[in-house]
Amino acid sequence: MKRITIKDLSELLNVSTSTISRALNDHPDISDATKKRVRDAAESMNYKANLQARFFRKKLSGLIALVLPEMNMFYTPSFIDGVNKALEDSPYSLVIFQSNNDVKQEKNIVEQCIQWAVEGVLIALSKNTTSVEHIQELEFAGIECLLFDKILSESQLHSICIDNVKAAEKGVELLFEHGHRNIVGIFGNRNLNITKERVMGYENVYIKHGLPVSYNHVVTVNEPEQLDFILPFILESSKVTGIFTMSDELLFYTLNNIRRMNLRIPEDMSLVSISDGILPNQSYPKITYVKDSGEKMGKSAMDTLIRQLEQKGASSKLTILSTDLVENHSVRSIDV
Amino acid sequence: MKRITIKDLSELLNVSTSTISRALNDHPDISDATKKRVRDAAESMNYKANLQARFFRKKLSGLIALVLPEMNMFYTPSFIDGVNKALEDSPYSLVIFQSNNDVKQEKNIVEQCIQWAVEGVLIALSKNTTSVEHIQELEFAGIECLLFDKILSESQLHSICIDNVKAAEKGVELLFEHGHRNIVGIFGNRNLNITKERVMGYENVYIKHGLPVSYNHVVTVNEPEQLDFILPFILESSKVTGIFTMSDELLFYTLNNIRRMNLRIPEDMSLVSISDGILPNQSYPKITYVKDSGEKMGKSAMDTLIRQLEQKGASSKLTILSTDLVENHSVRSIDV
DNA sequence: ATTTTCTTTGCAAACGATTGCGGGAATGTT
DNA sequence: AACATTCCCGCAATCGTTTGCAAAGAAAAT
Repeated sequence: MKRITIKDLSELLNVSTSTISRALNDHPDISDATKKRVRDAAESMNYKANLQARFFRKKLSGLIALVLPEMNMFYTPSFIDGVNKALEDSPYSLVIFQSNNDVKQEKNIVEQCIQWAVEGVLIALSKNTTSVEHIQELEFAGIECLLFDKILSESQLHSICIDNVKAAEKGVELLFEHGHRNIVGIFGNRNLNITKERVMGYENVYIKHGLPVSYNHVVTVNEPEQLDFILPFILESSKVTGIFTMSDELLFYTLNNIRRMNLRIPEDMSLVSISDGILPNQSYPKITYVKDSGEKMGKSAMDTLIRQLEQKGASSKLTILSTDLVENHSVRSIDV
Repeated sequence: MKRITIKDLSELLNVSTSTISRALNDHPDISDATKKRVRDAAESMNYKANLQARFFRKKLSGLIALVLPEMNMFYTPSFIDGVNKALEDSPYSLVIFQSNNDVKQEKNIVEQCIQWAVEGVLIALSKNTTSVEHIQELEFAGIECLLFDKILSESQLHSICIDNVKAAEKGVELLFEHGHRNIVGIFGNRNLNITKERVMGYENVYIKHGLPVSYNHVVTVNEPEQLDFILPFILESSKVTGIFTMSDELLFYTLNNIRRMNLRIPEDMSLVSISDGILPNQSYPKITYVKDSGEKMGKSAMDTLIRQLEQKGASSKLTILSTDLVENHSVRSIDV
């Protein structure tokens, strides 16, 4: 019931608490003989160090916070998986907060992070966050921050993301190579950097080929459910031969609408998406996609944050992850 | 840079640290006048309480651990969502650990929980966990535990789960009512309680109707990928008219196999699943399912754990959540 | 034999907050 | 005017661990 402390051990062995502490930490000042005595006693008494006390004394917390705006079924699980991998043999534990895309909650979380004296914060800003004062407050408190996914590029904060422009380019370019010219791009919330950049990638391909961008082919939705109303109209247009979706969630809704309208992939409609890969590989036929791996992102993000922690802010401000095209069977060739 | 402490405030205002502490905690011993002085000073100096020190002194940690065997795309996000909802206006923060279905890692996590002096642990045991010594070790350390999802019913530990038997019964019974008699049940790892109970539910329906259970209609797989090899044989059998899957993951793989074989739902094959509901509602046609809500489970679990914490273990050992049938369009009626 | 060096250990303060106890001043009661 | 209450506040210990410094004893060097 009562927890064994270093003091209990010291009384048992008739040595000071300092000796116990040093012995357990393998300090060179302590003789091998006493080290063994102490360790054996600790073992037999089932002593467990009190991390609270330890970290408190050391003015550390051993905590890294992960702040997410929401729990997304396609990205979050694999992302956390990656984060955990990076954390595996680190001395840090993971505290998770959820902002529900609410700026007020996000600020409240920042407050908690400061109070907890977390050592680092890995955060995807909420959709509605436009200013980064609260993040700077974190840095002012000596807490290392790293933004991912939803970053604000103008801000001078440490960030990590994939090369969104190139990722979109790769996907749309593939459709182009197969002869498609009427490609609908489906994107998320226009305010997000991630969206802007992927739209830019889409447009780049048209520009590169000297063709005009049809702006009614660029679809942006705030909520993916909106696709259930918009897509039927798009899919009815016989001109459109290919669709590019910028995320798994949008791909999910798009796929279901395609099925609802009894269209075949790729005969009636070609499809390419930026995706983690699970959904594309489990669909029939398998969907061609540009791999934006949640796990890779999670691992890289946590790895760089830990590196930041070890060499206080010495790392580069912006880390960009590359993506690869995974060709499956959702794109057909058409004559130009 | 340097953090403001209660001592800084006490020097600034020429009062003792005890007064500062009491003033900030609205202790009745302190006059309104000094309370105001202290609060104003704290505000202007941007003082933030050090939770580490506070909890350490109070012999508490303010931490609740969530231990998951893996990150599942269908269940985990909504579950964590629910957990966060329950945590929202509680004084606890959430620490997340992942056991990767490895007993050794699970024990290691338990160790960490003890060292951190977390106040409660919400845990889904790993697939390979058969003994609960390590959980008892937690309880012995005075930490409240609550098992969910993958529970061990024989153990005398606090647990929460849905009524698995009834949930399966509801699903299979619906197929029966619509005239189906050759129903294949698709289940997960046989060692898990959750599987055993759902299989039992499946069998109960046959028994109730005085029919024998065909054991080649009860399919159990350890990894859902195995379905890609097994399902083609099952789906070719013209006798089978209905499928019952016990989880979203299995439904996912089943759906894709049905599509691969160009079978129509429900004309060629009727389908019912236990599910959170996202996948069934986004498929075409919408799949009929027994709602096992991850969010509801997460919220209920964390709510009861917090209740346990407040009235030290006074709650009932086993909490069982009910489920509802959601009828969509994946079951056709056939003549008996 | 004296000094120096090295090895091994203990003393006590510190980290930041909380809290039981005691006491001085102000107020109230006869 | 003497006493009892009440109101505010400070002293000092405490939580469990780490760590700078001192020190005692043994070994080595002179």
